[in-house]
Amino acid sequence: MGRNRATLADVARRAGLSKTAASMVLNGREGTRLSAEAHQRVFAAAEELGYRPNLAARSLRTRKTATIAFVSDIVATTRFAGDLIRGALDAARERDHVLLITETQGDATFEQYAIEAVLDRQVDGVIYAAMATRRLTVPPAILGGPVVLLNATSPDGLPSVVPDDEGAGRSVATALLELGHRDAIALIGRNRLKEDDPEVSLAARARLHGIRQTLDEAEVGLLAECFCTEWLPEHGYAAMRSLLGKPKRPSAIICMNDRLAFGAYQALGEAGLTVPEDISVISFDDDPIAAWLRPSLATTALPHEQMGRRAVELLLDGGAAEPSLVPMPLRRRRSLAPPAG
Amino acid sequence: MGRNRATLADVARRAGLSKTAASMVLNGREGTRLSAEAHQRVFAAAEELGYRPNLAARSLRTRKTATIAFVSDIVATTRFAGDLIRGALDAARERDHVLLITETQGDATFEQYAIEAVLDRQVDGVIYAAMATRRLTVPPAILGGPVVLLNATSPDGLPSVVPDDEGAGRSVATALLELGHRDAIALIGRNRLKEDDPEVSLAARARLHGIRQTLDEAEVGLLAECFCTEWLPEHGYAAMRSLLGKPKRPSAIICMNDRLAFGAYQALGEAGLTVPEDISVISFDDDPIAAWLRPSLATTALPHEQMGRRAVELLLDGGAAEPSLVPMPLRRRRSLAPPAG
DNA sequence: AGTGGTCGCTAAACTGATTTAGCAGAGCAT
DNA sequence: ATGCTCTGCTAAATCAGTTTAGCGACCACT
Repeated sequence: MGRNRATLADVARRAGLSKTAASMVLNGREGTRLSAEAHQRVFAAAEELGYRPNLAARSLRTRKTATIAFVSDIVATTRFAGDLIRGALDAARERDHVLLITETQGDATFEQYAIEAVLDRQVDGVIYAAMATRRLTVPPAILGGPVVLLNATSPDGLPSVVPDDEGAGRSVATALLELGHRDAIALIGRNRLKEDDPEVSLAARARLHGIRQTLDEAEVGLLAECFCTEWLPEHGYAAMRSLLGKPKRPSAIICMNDRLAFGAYQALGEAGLTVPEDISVISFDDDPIAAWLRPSLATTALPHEQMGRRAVELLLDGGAAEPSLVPMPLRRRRSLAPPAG
Repeated sequence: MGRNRATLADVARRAGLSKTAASMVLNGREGTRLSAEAHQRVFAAAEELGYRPNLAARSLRTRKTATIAFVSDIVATTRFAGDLIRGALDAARERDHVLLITETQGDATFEQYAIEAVLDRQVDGVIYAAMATRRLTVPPAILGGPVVLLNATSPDGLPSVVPDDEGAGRSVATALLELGHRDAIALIGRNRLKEDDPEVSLAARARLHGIRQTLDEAEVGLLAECFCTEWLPEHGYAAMRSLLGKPKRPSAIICMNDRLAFGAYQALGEAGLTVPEDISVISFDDDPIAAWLRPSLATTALPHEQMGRRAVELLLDGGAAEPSLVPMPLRRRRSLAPPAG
């Protein structure tokens, strides 16, 4: 790769100056007393040779690589990973940095390997990302330098970036209250494991808390709460069917994520009910399917791109120690209407 | 990052030997005449100090970084990018390599920047990936070293990895023929732009060709072909409605991708028709929604993980010059049945 | 005439590895 | 005693940059 690249020595020679002079000019060092003419000659020589510094050589001396590691547990499983990475990539580019990406697959051996691999390459910092918002303990090896947790928090109080799931819970509940829904709101997606173990999920608890708090303030109670072992369409489908089997039909459904909502839609369709005329549906995540559903699904968006961006900013520009909460915007779509009758 | 790392000099000192000796021992060089005892001492010292070589320093000398660049047009837009990356990551790890990921967003300036950024970091090779299978011309800057095109081909005959869309077309058509569908198969998702411009898509043409070829061999013609300006659910929905408005109802539908199929499902549901009893549906991509639909959707899977893996293998291990076609496995699911009546 | 300061620039050290060239000592033959 | 080979190891060069320390020329001032 890059076989015949011109070196700084080549530039200096062509400019008739020393490497020192060339280096200083190209780095725009202040306080040097090199003549305007020397500047010209160096710039011209660099231009003519298409000179680009060898960053491996530079970083050997400066101990900076302009490279940051993005270590995540799982890259592919969820389609959100892409957005996280894209945001980070964007912010990194703006700061002339580049991302070294590795995946641990939740496996301790791989994690060890991944971390050594990036540290060996002298990265300037590490973004340690989780694909589901959760609490975790970071491997001690990366504590030797700057670290930012992305979509995760840690007991060590490291800088971290997480979505504001509680705020999203409030938005969702508020949206329904504003439409006039009161005593016939049902919730799909309760899950003890997710709610009680912060190492599994922080989102479930926060969303639930936001919803409850808002409803409580309005003195409204939930009509029903369905527990689901997972947050997949089939569970939403089953939950919705069980709700429809009960005497009082809900006027609105809150689903803990869009996949559950997708399943709920399927059950509603089979039952011959129309969204939103018969039942409103609202949920969380803003998965692409939310916009594809008929009618389109109102939801609160996980701001993954924002988060990835924020993580890089925190890492390189420094910033607040307390977890950085990124708001989850409400996407008002066609699945919402005032209660029937 | 990594402030107090032991250097080779530290190891040598502790072992009471020269840097040369330490280097040779640690690299397992053959033909050196260092004593068994010297080996022991070096290994012990390295172990005790937790020595890890500084790869920036090493690559300055060896011109190898054990790092490969993954340059893609768009990382986030499609959820397939993750799988491509994951496969590449996996294969890279097996070869002790690491991935530097950049995104061009289809913008020439960004692309220029991305390529310079990775070349400056002396990567050993470049994987140039496109998110939609298509033909493209690679920027000349990266031709100085090993390159593999991923999900793309180029006129220059560079090594490349693409899915076998034509084979997928044959699988899809064969699956329907085997079930007994003959003269009532309709196709949703014809698109001149995608079919005729290889720089937009190679998949559309290849899929269509595979389908036609198989049907022709069985002397079966398509009942109808619907053109769609895009391959999104809403277009599948519209196409399906138009098909249902015609006198002869199809017994099976082939959709050019799963999102179209999703839209088709919605139209079928509204029309009170059941899949697969009334109409079978089969498609391409194996998007996650395919498994979530009710009934689950038969489709041919884009083998993105395999492809990412293959690209790394081709880059590092060398291999065939002609495009490497990765098979698209057929996922037989509930949306298929023999024609009614 | 000597001293001090500024200007414009460079030699050489340094970063941490790999690699080439070669040295000291032992053993053996002549 | 000399020359030769083999063994076991090391000094120094090298990669391509950055950085420190300082040199010679010129000018001004006493």
